[in-house]
Amino acid sequence: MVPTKVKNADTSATIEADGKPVGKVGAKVRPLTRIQREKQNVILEAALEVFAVHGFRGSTIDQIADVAGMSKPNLLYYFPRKEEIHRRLISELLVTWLAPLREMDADGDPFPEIRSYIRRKLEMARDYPRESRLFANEMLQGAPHIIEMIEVDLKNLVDEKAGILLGWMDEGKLARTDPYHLIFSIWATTQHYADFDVQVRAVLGPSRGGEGRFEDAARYLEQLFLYGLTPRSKP
Amino acid sequence: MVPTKVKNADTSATIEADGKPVGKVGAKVRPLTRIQREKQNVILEAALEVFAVHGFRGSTIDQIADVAGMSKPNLLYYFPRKEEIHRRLISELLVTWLAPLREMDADGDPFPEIRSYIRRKLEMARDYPRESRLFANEMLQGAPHIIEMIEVDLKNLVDEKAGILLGWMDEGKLARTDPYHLIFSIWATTQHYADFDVQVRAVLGPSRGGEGRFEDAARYLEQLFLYGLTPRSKP
DNA sequence: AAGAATTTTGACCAGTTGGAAAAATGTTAG
DNA sequence: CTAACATTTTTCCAACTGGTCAAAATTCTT
Repeated sequence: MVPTKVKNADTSATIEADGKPVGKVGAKVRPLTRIQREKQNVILEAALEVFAVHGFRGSTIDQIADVAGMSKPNLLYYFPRKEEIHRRLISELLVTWLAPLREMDADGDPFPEIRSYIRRKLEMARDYPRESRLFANEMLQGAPHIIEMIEVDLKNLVDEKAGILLGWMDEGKLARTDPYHLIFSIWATTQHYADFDVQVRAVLGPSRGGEGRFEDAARYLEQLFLYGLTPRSKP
Repeated sequence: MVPTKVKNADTSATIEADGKPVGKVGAKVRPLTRIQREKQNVILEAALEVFAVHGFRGSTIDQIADVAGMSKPNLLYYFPRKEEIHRRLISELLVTWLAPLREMDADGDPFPEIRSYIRRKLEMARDYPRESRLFANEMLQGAPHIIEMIEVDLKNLVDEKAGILLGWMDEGKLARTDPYHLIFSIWATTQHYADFDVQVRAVLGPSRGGEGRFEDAARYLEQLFLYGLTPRSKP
């Protein structure tokens, strides 16, 4: 049997995260087969698991293949290079990662908006900790793979939302303060529960370190962002 | 010349971070030579640089030796294994890392105490970002090398300080809230400026991303922790 | 059911990695 | 100055790494 040099495996590298094929003009682009779709997902899932913990350089294809339950050459049939897997994960990540911030609505009132933004971010830390860690790993390394997206897309989004916050401050609905650092503090406090999960659990101990910690965190953060730590007289 | 199986290189593994030799009983323990002290520091410095960015598995001895300006075998003469370097860095780290929290004084007033704790942590993020990233890397991996220290030393320290915070709350000097999550939020917001530095700079842009960002952060965080975001009428 | 295409496997390879051994060179206390 | 020790360099190695390739096995399509 003459191996047909696996045409579709090649195309896998030309399929963007949104699924739109963008091969060279004239290149015959077959749609992905069922197996290709399934296996690619299995691989991406496994890679997320591994990359999130060990970072790009600290992770091996063997490790990923192992978690994915297939052989290394088999994995390489779907993603011809390690970098390809990582790129796919990272570019998908940024989109979902910023979705909560996108939802912050200028027409809403500041406190409900900020409150639900914090909730959503906290839910993401709870439900997608691996994505959070993958992102953190990338940041620790100086964001080599996404620096331009950070500098353009992320910056634009934050500029826009900072504008909204400033508007609220002008209307007297929100304390006048630095909107950028405000956003940073929301990111930091929420992602902390994913990225530093071990520490959080260890410090809270078995009694308070269970799933309830996210509800406790939500309550605490709500108070912090609303009133800070100054004691208030009972209403 | 018969190589004397490099006794001192062996002892380097038996010197704890505090410099107290703790070799087996009866083992002749020579004091470190000038060169040993110097080179060990050069190596640790280089290793910090590399480990902070790529994590343990993602870093190679060659890389570290390169940054340290020596050959790999030469480096291995001082630290016979890669793990040894990492262990030294990590155990020194935890001590300095927790120093600011240790200083929080029950006899002081809550706001000055919390305020200067935040300042100190922010200064550490500014002046020792590599240490912060090394720590973050370790956390992301599930703290494999320091889990017991986290579970014992760190937990005890935090328990103690949480007790102090609770005391202040009982006295009505501090808003009643969760003292553990309060401490987490200080860690998160301050370390963010070291660990996510690229992101912070990129989002702030060239105009506001300079050194002034730490002063801005300090001002913002002070307000956040004091009053939150609720607008106050002018005094 | 057969032929074509896709998927999986096993053997392999060149470069890198952590580390060992020994020889060559420096340093220093007496 | 020199013997004893400390340091550095050179050479080497086995395991691991990312990746290739052809053959075998499986799945589709008609």
